[in-house]
Amino acid sequence: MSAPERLTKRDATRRENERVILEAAEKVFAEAGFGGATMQLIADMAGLPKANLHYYFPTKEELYRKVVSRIFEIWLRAAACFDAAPGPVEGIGAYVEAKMEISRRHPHGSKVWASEVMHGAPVIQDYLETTLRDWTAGRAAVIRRWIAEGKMAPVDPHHLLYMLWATTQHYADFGHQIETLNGGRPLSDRQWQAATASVKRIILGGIGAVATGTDL
Amino acid sequence: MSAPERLTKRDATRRENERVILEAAEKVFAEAGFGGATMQLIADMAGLPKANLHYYFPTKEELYRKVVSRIFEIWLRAAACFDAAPGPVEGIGAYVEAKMEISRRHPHGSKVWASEVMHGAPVIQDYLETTLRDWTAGRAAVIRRWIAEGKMAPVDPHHLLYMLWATTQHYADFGHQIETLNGGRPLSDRQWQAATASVKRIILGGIGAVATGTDL
DNA sequence: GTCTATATTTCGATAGAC
DNA sequence: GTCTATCGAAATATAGAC
Repeated sequence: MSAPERLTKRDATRRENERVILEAAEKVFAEAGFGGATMQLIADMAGLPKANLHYYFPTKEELYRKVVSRIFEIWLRAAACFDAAPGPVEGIGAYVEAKMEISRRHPHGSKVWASEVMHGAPVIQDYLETTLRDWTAGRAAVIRRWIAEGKMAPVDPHHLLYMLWATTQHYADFGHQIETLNGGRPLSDRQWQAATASVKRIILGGIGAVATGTDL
Repeated sequence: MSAPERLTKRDATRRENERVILEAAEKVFAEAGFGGATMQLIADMAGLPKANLHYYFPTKEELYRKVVSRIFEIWLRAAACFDAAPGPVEGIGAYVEAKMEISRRHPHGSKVWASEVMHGAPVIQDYLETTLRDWTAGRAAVIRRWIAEGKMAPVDPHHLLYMLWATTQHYADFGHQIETLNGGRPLSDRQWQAATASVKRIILGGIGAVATGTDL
């Protein structure tokens, strides 16, 4: 009887420790970069001895890879709304809203991803060449269909996707710069709404998106 | 007679060495981040012994600061076209073209800047609070004037500027991702032109820019 | 599973001959 | 000005007691 209980308890401890470590690692990797981050810093932020990190994640690289893949999963899930939508106003509009919300809730993860890609994606190159490439091709097909149906202007799907990624992630990756230009204060709820509305308005207007049922 | 000559020659050597070191440093800092970059790597790429780097740039931080400020100066110069323009079609159009050209010619510098800002701008915070803040306020005033003159839709100037920075710099900072999605090949001349045209078209269209004399 | 102490490597920086 | 050799600090990772 005690065996399964102890196993369960052990598993719960493991999961909780892994969660705490991953959260601390995400923050430290985002603030210092992979090279600037130290296991000691992450351990301190997680409130654990440094040796315990190596117990759960044998190397710094493995811990890092786990952090990078988490934000990627979150972004992929945010694209569900894209496919089900009847047209660009709903699909791209919802996608912008989802990505802006993620930039607000997970700024650290976004920065870690950006840093990883900027350094040539040494750890997640396989993701780029498989999952991301397939995902992009699928979304480009949807955009081409909308164009063919006359629901938006004939823009290059890839450049439109890059613009969507760039504008939404900018609010996370360059959050410090934006905060500085905002008088040193983080964007308020209203300002986040205004940012989201601006991005939606300019992009949807720029691609000549035509509402299918309701308006913008 | 020999004194001024030797001084001139010495100065020329110094300038050339500084140039070689800065170029190597820009590349290494972009590819590895500040923490991941090592003086040894930079020295190897510059073809000089490590000790010589410390002769020209006493510390790693000073060398890094010089690299970051260089891309900043380049971006500031690119904005000259913005002010002289009669309206958004010419001004913002020329600005996008200039920024895209810089993303193509100086991808390393753009990445170093992005990395610096993502890590909280520990080295160039003073630039953000003085030069960049003033520059942004000035450009926002121009945009508000164009709006008042009915030359474009009433969009938030700051969010428009963020979008301009995000989209243009994305082609440098996320160049590796774009290249991967392009079948592993760098963008061709034609593709860079298409990217620039896409960005111009969507943004100018999205803000309802009205041509003043010539058309788009 | 946890934590202290430490082995091993590597980096930034410098001394000192040339 | 240049370069070899090296110091001292700090990092990753592990050994081993508990």
